[in-house]
Amino acid sequence: MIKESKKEVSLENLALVPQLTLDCVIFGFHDNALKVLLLKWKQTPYHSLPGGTVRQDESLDDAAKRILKERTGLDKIFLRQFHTFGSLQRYNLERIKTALGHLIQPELWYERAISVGYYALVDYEEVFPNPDDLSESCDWWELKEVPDLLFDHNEILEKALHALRLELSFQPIGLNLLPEKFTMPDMMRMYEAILGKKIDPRNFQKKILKSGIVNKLDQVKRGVAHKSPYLYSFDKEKYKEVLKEGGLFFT
Amino acid sequence: MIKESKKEVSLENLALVPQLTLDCVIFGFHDNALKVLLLKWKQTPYHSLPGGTVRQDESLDDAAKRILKERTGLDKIFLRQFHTFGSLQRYNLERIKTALGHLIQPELWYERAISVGYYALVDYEEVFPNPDDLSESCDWWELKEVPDLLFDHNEILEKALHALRLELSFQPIGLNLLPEKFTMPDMMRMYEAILGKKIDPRNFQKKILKSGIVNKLDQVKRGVAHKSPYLYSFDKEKYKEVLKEGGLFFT
DNA sequence: GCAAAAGTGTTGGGCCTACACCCATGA
DNA sequence: TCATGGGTGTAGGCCCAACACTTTTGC
Repeated sequence: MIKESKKEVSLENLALVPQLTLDCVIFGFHDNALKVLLLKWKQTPYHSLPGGTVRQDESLDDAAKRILKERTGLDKIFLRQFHTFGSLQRYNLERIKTALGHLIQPELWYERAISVGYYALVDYEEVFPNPDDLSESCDWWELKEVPDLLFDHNEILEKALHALRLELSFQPIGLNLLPEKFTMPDMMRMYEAILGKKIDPRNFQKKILKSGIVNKLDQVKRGVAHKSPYLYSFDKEKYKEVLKEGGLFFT
Repeated sequence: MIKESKKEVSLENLALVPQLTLDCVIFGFHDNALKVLLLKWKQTPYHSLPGGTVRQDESLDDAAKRILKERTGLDKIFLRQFHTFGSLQRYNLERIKTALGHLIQPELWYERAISVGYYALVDYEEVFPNPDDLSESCDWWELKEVPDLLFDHNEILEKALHALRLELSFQPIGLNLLPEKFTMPDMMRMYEAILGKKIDPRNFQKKILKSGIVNKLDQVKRGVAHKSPYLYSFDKEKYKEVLKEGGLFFT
């Protein structure tokens, strides 16, 4: 959304695609809840989604990967382009200049910018959130507690969640949100968190096992209170197969 | 994909969003086949999808509507943004300059452009295809007969078809592709054309009637050979309801 | 021993698939 | 009258949703 940051131009001399930005909705799963990474702008009370610009010598997908890598430290993550936001009123220029004038020179803002939205699914445990130069923090937020965001980022988040739900409803997805080994209740709660509703544990287990996308391991998770749950891992071959054939529906 | 056409600048003095274009995949249904509108560039053997640039004072959606209106004459049509194409190799600049050098000054091409893809569903009978200034014709093509297109337009078409199939598989869609009154075999062949496979007519009819999205009219279609088929029309209220609740699956 | 979460089976109904013959019409 | 496409019903299986009690563990 900015024409060019002085730093970028002077230090790296990178040419950017003008008026085009990229915003990332990074989802993680922890404490039985779906969370999203938000940045807090330096010396302001304002939050927004991680985002950035697109360089002239990189594809959109590469730009998204770069931004993800910068914010999470992760390399190979599940990434989906879901929508491009191109209305005229994506942000109020005057309000933004006031809110962020101390960080970005007001004349560097375009009258409008088009933003390509990506969402990512990451393993919460493996992420080390990393703020960018203009942010003082980068933190996980529960969906329900997400505050008013700058620009049209609340709308972008909404649409990302909708796209995620849609994708989940006809494909397996969890592989990217869960650790290597996980329990059936873990997986079920992930589905519940994304779909926003309760699932019957017996029916869920039957459905997942029948699809064949997970293998039961000869281990249980120890050290947790109450009965020790069995551990599972994804059968990546079968998972890919089901992805292609679309054989796992949730509504 | 062009920086600015001389005509646009001189006649209308319109500011355009640089390096951003918009391509439309316009689907129609006729002769039991799904068709797509293609332009043929003047004095060349080359075809491509209808497309255009985005003005600084219009949203992406408005730009898509404008382009659709220009090519088809239609106002209120079903339009979906489905993907934004942003790889570096979307076209070979030298090849394009050679192919289209007589139409667009070579120095007006950007090194790269990002293109937002929309697809539209239109009533074939109501469309009057209208070439743009740089094209000598604008015609319907059967999907199977679509030739090699310029830029990455074959890929864009592929992806549009995929998005259309996906959408059709969990929502009713036909309303925008069929005329006001239509027969059940018409509708079934539309589904067959989009999904690319045969459907059982008894099961299809049961499913559609059960969903309630169509009303049987007290008329039959006369003047056709063989038994006169009943006419139906969409129940728009019920249709919207099913759209929201996602109650009509096809796989 | 007690509280909390994990694990597990059955039944009924609805939906989907597969399948074939008669009917109406225009030529 | 004939060729062609339109119109229609049933039966079987699969899948899904609903539903509750026992087991294991840490405390």
